[in-house]
Amino acid sequence: MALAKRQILVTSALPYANGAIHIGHLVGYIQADIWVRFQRLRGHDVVYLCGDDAHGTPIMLRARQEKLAPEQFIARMNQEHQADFARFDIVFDSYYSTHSPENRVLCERFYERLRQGGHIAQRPVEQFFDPVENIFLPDRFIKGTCPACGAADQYGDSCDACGKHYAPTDLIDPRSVVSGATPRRKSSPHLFLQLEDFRDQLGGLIRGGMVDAAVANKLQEWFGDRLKDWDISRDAPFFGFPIPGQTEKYFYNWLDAPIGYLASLAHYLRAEPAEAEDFWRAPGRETYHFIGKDIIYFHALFWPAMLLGAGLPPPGKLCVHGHLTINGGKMSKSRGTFISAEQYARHLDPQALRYYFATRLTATPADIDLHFGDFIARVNSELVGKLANLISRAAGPLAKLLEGRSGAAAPAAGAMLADFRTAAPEIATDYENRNYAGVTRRICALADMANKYVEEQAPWSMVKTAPEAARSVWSTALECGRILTIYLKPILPRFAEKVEQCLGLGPLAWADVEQVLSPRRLAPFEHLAGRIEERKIEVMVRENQTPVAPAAVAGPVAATSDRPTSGGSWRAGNESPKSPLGPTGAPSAIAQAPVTAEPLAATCTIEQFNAVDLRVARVLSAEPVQASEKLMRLELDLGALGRRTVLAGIKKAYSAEQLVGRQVIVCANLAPRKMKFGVSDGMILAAGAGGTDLALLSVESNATPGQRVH
RNA sequence: CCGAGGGUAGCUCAGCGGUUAGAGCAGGGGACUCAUAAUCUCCGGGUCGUGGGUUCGAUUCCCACCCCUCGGACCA
Repeated sequence: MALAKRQILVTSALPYANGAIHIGHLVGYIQADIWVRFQRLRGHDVVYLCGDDAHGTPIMLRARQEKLAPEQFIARMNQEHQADFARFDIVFDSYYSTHSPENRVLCERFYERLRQGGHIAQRPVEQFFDPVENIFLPDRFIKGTCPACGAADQYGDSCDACGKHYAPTDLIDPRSVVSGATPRRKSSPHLFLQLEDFRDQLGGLIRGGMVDAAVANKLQEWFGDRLKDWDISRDAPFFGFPIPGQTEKYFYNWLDAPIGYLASLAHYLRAEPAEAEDFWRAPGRETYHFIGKDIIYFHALFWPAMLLGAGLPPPGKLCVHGHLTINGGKMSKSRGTFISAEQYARHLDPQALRYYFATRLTATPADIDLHFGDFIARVNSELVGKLANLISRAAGPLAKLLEGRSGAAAPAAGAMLADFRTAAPEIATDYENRNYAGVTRRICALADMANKYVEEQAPWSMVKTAPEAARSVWSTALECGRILTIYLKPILPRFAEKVEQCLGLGPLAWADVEQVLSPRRLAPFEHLAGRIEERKIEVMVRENQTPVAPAAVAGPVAATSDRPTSGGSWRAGNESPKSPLGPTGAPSAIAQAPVTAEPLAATCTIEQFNAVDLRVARVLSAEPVQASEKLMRLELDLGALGRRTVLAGIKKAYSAEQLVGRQVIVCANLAPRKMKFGVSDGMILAAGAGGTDLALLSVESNATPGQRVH
């Protein structure tokens, strides 16, 4: 084939070096790895780069917590990340780090050119400063009282109680999460990249195919207004690179992260950073960034602006993938579905995950679901039952019954083999467009044909009287298997390796589809892919199920605690409890397990208990709060105590009709709470995880509104 | 509330202006035994969210509505 050889540069997003790789991360890496392997199989030149995003305050603090120097900490994370990727056959040409000499030089070069181009502005920023730790605090490291509704213990960016957004400087009674000290407001000059300078160019890129339509659409959200300046500086102490010409200033790690792609390239080339830039801008070079939808902003706006400002070509294409859900829900620690790469690999076959992700991946940024029941079904029936079995049922009998020699394919099977070969361009197009779901569908359809062929020929019968005819049937099946192996090779490199070995072939390339498998002696056949046992998933999930933190008290449905708790049990309540295997999975022990095993709270005295004044109340009226997804506005009759308005997070579990007239238990002496939709004066009690899983407390009909509960 | 994406068989998903709407799994009946209890075959099963419209013709295009998911921040 006379395909022009493409020069392709592929990157995967740099994982942040403060945590382990989990199977959600793997979606994007497996997607990119498959694409890279496909391009190489076609004979193109690909350089595949990645590395750790190793800078920033969270890493600095985390290292300190572990009593390590940041450099030691990130070195360890780097090792762990590389080991995790290797387990899943994700192979980079260079896995580097943003904390590298090359990256420092590159950041300085970028910055200098941006500055000289007049794209950097300087102005003061007032932020909170922790006087004990002597650090400026990111918004998430500050808590305080919401200036809008008075809710306590809210983060520095927005209030979970009323939803109001504000600056951390607006908080009442702010505290540092790091030291607990009261932060001071402190002004400091910051450096900004003026994104608006690049508006026209960025708009052109977005409309010009750098991203797919769905992503371009999403970008309009930000692009509609004027583009805001981007603060690229952070104050000392900060784990990162100092900004030249400034004192006590560091590059924000989202500036050095994408530049890290070039640093990783320099590392791969074992060359000076300038040479990496030359490589990047070489004519005909195609660059592809594989990223998750959560970091579109950086890669579609900041990064191209940085490149343009530094005189380098913008990225060719951003390949955006969605996030992973498990059994239709978010990964959840309490449900045991927050699974690390290492944990998965310890219990299950990585190539099964590669295959399953492939069956679900398309070019859209839609989330993909790892549905355990479907996962088992797809892998066992398609990967094992159809694909591996096809080769096994051909190689096995040839070895056992026919001296381990394959022969020529059956002439009568010519039409089928032609179908196998003519599928190549369509499969290649699907690969090229990242439509791996299409790839696996086509491959399975071909495998069905081959299995059907073998079935109809029944070589096991003819082997008794016409062994050469049987040999040609099995050899035909083997040829089918060989071609399918080529098609599958980007997804299943180990599978392909074993087939190559059995057939005594060198590494198969895409062009080998057109070759013919000549008669040969077969090497011993190796098991290609194992079935997934449901039990192993159960064990993995159970091992992974951590007890819910005591903080995650989901019991009382309080107007004042209408927010997800740290343990995640509240969110878990948004779905009815179901088997980890999902509806199509067989019932399992876990399905019956309680949603959470909530630890007993600390012992309290009778005095402490008496401090809580619980009363019987009758619901006079109930009205769902329109603009809220959870809140219901209740008018309560507390007898002699009069009427109360309570906002309760029970909208998903109860309708207004179900509530009116009903008697409930209310905490009557709870401090009134101002919320976005009014003041809530008390809280009603219920059991359950939250969301739709709620059971209101009620009393026998002989209780009277206003009576105290003792 | 605003924006985006989606609602297609019991489940997970393809398809998309045009012949009787598909796949895998699940369910039911057969066949076969070479193969990792795999494979093959037949059957059942969908008013393609609801209501309008455009059209010779709509699941596929347009409008409205309902439901689900995700985003909406100076984190960037």
